[in-house]
Amino acid sequence: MVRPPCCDKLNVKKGLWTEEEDAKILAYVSKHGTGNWTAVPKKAGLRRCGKSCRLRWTNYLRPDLKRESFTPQEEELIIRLHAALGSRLYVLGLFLVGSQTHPTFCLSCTMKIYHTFMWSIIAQQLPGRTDNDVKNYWNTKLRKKLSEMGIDPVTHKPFSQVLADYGNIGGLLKSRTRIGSLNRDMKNSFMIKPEPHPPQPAIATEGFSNINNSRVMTTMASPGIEPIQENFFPSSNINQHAATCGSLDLLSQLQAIKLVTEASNYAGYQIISPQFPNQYTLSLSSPSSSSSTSSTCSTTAQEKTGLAFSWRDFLLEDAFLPYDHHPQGQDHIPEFESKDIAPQNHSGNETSAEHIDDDKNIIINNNSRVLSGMDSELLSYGIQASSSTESSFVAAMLDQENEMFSEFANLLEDPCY
DNA sequence: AAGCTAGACAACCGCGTTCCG
DNA sequence: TCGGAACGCGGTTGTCTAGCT
Repeated sequence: MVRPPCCDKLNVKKGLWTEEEDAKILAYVSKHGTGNWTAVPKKAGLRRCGKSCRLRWTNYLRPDLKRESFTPQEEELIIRLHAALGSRLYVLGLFLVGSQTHPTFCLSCTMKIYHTFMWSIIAQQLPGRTDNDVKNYWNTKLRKKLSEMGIDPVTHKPFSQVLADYGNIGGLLKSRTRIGSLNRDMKNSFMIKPEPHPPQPAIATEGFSNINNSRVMTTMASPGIEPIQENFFPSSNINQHAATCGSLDLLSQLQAIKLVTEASNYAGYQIISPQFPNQYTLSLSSPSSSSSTSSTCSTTAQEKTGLAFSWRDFLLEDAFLPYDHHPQGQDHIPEFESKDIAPQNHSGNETSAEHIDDDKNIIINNNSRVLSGMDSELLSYGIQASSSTESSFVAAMLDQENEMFSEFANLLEDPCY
């Protein structure tokens, strides 16, 4: 890798920052503002790489950062969003991949797109927290905590269920996939807590006799643990990928990103179990949803745990339920208009800094990776913040998933590789 | 008291994307 | 259109500290 010019100097200092260095950064930023970080070391009189200066400012010196510990509410939000981004969005990705109407995305494209945004999306929902904060907190605390609860932090399913999944997968998986990573968490769990896992909701093991390819694939490729994932989804530039894949233009990428971000908001509205529709409904405290922040977390759960939520909340049962476990009459497939997904322009010429989707009045800034107006977008894709629609959305995705895996062999032989 | 270990978190690294001349 | 520079991200490593033996 070629180092940036500001980092070329041999005498660039590394390691922990001193108060004196911090003061120089603060003085510089207060005078000149942020930006052009490569020039900062020279102008501020620092022997640091500009990249390090930016990182120091972003992760530590910014005045709006919180220094105190994560609150239980923040913890809850992180887990919920991680669950949403890590599992539900995967299902959404499968919807895109599996869509017969919009064969725009290969599996790797979809995975890469949303995996790229996970920590930053979560951090955006936590004022005063950086993605680095959230990531560290997840890796050091929450991940272990979930494991100790007998919950796989990758799939947010009970380990018993994950193990059963793999047992049923049998010889289907010829790739190394994610099993090694999952085992790491399971091993931690079992070593720390050899006694039986706490009782799981009945739903946790329901429907297991009905393992199908979709479940196999879902488990295999859930995001969250990366090194193994790389085996399955080789790191590659999306554009390069698209060049060989021949199916992912810029607009489609943006639309996929948009969908992913919308879905994170969607998850904020509704992360519920159809099994306990009242017990597990929770509205998150995102600014856009503040008008409807009535938490309907189970009072039963609160009585038991003394917290405003239950760990059982973080099991993502419904996303993996067999299709026929969803309530009847909720099998409506979201109406993804072809114009929303299908490539509009295969020339790849859309290089403007902002893409304005006139149909949706949404501005996608392709530099900052910030997407706005998501909440209002939910309805436009048929993703509605109502429990009934939520279930139908998942059901629809699963339906598409099943369709896709009827062509499972084709997916495994992804032409992108 | 010394050595070891695990946890917390700061910082670095490599890579992908975008900007801009 | 191209290539270098800049930026931003997630993953990983390094450092410090508290607790334990």
